[in-house]
Amino acid sequence: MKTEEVLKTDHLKDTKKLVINIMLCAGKATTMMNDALKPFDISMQQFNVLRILRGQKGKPANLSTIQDRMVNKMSNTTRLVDKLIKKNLVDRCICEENRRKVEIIITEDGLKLLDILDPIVDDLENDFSKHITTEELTKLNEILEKVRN
Amino acid sequence: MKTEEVLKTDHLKDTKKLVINIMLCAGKATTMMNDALKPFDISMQQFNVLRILRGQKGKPANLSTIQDRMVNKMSNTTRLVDKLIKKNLVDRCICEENRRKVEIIITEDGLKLLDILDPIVDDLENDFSKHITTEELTKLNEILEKVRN
DNA sequence: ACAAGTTTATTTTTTTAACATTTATTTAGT
DNA sequence: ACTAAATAAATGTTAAAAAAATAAACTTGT
Repeated sequence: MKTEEVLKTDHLKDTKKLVINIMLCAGKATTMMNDALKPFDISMQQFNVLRILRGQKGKPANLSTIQDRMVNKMSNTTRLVDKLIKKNLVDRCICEENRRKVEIIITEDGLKLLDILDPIVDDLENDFSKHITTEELTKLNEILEKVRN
Repeated sequence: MKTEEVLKTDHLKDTKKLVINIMLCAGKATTMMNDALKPFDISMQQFNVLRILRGQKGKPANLSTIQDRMVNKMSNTTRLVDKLIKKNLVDRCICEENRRKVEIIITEDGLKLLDILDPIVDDLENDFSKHITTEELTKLNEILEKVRN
């Protein structure tokens, strides 16, 4: 469906259309993700944190590192991590060198959950791109990176 | 900055990269929008509703129409509209033909506010595309429309 | 006419986000 | 060594969003 049809308007300037298109696509991806993750009782952001922690390969991460790397930076990573701790997916302890810091590490349960989720999310991501060719996909990423700058 | 750098990872599959790129771009646009609208004490979604109502050109819209056309469908349009009413930007009355329906219409104040916001939002939208060429912009919209399908 | 089902909107509840404040620890300056 | 500033995270409060439940008005088949 054309962007104009979605918004039931006659003509849209390209720059305006881009913002709307991005929003609509992001909305679609978010919905797909949340739907896929819901049966596992985990939010997109919680999933994001788990993946960041796995990326640490055993090394613990502190809160500000997690915040830095999150796709959607949010203002209360403490509580997000709290929820993951409650589900026993991550562990937290204070860092001995700098006791202001807190060390967060993914648990075995967390890793196991990610193993289950990985193929599901992969499928979903492939699905998201299913209407475009590989050339278009490459081009899209290239241009989007410029937009982000 | 490359997507890999943002996420501090070594390699990302293109389909995964696309989802992340879209999210990051949408996050950027959202931040820009909210920042621009904040001085006017209005949220992006409220602004979206106002524009939908202006697009009605005098005809009233009911809640489900608004919901259909919103860029980010959300589950409590009633309350969103309530807030706009409180600010005297829209009016609401029950529809005489079908009393389940509610008719929502933008007020003079609402239209005036949009007149002020239009150039601000236009500038912001141009800004959003400033790192890409017009050809890239066209291409981007074209491919994104396919992604949305 | 009226019960059964549908649509439309509201209300309520739960979850999540935003913002400001507070506590604890470390660093740097004197 | 002592104080001020800076940093890291936690907490508290308020507001917003999402989800689920409820209510009211209409439609249809009998």
